Amino acid sequence: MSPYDPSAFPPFAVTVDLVVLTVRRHALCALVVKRGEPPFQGRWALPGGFVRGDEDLAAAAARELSEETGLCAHDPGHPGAVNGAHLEQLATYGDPGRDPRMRVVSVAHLVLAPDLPAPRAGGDANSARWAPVDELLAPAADAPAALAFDHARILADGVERARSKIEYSSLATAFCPTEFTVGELRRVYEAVWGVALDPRNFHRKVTGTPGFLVPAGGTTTRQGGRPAQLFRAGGATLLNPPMLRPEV
Amino acid sequence: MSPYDPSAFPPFAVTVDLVVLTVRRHALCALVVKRGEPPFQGRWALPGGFVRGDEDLAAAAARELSEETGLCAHDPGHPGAVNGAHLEQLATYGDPGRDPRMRVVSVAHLVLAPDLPAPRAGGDANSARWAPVDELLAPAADAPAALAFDHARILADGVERARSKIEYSSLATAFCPTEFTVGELRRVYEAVWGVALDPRNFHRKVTGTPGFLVPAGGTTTRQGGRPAQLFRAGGATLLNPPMLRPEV
DNA sequence: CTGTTTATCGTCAGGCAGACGACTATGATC
DNA sequence: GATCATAGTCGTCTGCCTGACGATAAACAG
Repeated sequence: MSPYDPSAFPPFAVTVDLVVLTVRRHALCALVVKRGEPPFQGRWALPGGFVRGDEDLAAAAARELSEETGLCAHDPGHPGAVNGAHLEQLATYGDPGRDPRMRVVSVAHLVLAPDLPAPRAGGDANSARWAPVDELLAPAADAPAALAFDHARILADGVERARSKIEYSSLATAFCPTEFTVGELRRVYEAVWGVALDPRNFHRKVTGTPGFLVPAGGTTTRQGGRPAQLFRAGGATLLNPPMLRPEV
Repeated sequence: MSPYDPSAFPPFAVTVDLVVLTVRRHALCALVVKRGEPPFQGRWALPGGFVRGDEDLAAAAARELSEETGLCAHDPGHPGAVNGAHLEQLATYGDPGRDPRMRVVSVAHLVLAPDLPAPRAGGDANSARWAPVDELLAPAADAPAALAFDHARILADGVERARSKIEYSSLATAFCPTEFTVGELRRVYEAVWGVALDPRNFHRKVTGTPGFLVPAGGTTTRQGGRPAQLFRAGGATLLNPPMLRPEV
């Protein structure tokens, strides 16, 4: 099959790793699985796995996500799937030696999902859990053992991508269920950015940005207090003007 | 060496492809090389090549860049190199069948370079040239044969990345020589965005953004007209507030 | 009924961007 | 040398957006 001279290039293993983020109890959390085999046995790691021989990278990421969480990924490029999380390619990590066993190039993907029931452990993982990213990325010290491989760096890149992307896109709604209130959306921004936002200015801003939110017709009192209007994500994907992240 | 079961994963070839952009004669141009061998023999393609067995992805991209252009890439993560172009990872393309010969995963990189002398053909390329991206991406029709493989898509992604990134970062200076005028920087924005900008408002904006530009001390009359003050890129990498791309 | 919580509407001042006038300093042309 | 064309630089003005609040509304807990 291969007119290439096989000796002309070295063989690589290609994997996908997933940075799956959600907002739970006012904190940004990432999905991590406990490794069941060496290296890094017993340590937490990002979910992931090998890309199959006939499989697209995005398809491999969606498959791994489904195996780990049951989530149906929703690639913006293929707007077929509904009720799913947002999935996009993040970056590729191919440092020689990032896996002590052999040369592995990992294509990391970023998934933004609404709050889910407890994750189910799947595949080759002993167990899985949602962990606050602040803990996972805490500067060593008393931190509960850093992530395996270079996954701390991958997670940090994914978190940074999410933080910047909710500024100028409507992606924050990917953290919310289908119908949500302005307050719930504000708590997403607060959790992802780690800041407090003025509820009045936030309300004015998001309801005034065309295409960001469309009224869903009902109200809810999930959070206590005065009932809030329910919204759905509007068609707009890019916000103009963008949301402004407060300084420092 | 490999505790992995070799049959547990399929072997991949990993390459880097380069989207090298520059601004020439008021037009955004990309570096393309003519393929000397099948498939797509004689067609234009993005420069690139195999990643070596002991080589980091960014190092492979920098090596290919150097081989094709003699440029010294300047990865922001490794601010050692001077006088070099900006290099960053763009995205990874791994569709099965994107290369008819075998399974190839290509990690595309984006390079922003100042206007250069004619490129030198290197390595396995018969010739190389700067081509306006508008021509390369023109919707088929009378276009001079689209790029090989999925390189049109990669190029489009790279152009889009560049267009959005000069909004909120100081990356536009990577298209300029070490010392440049406000007018030259404005022409970069105009070429990349394909719009006309008001010289007065642009001047006020860039000179008023702290850390964007630092005076270099001289003046020049390269462009005719009144001599213009020379500037150097300031230390700032993120622009706050960002440059605003005009609507439509 | 009162206090607490959350949602929503208004007001006001400061800052920034777009539109554009005016002036300056070169080279080119007559 | 006068005039013109070209490019750069400084100002002004107006409208919009944002941040910092005050105020009111609608639920629940005691």
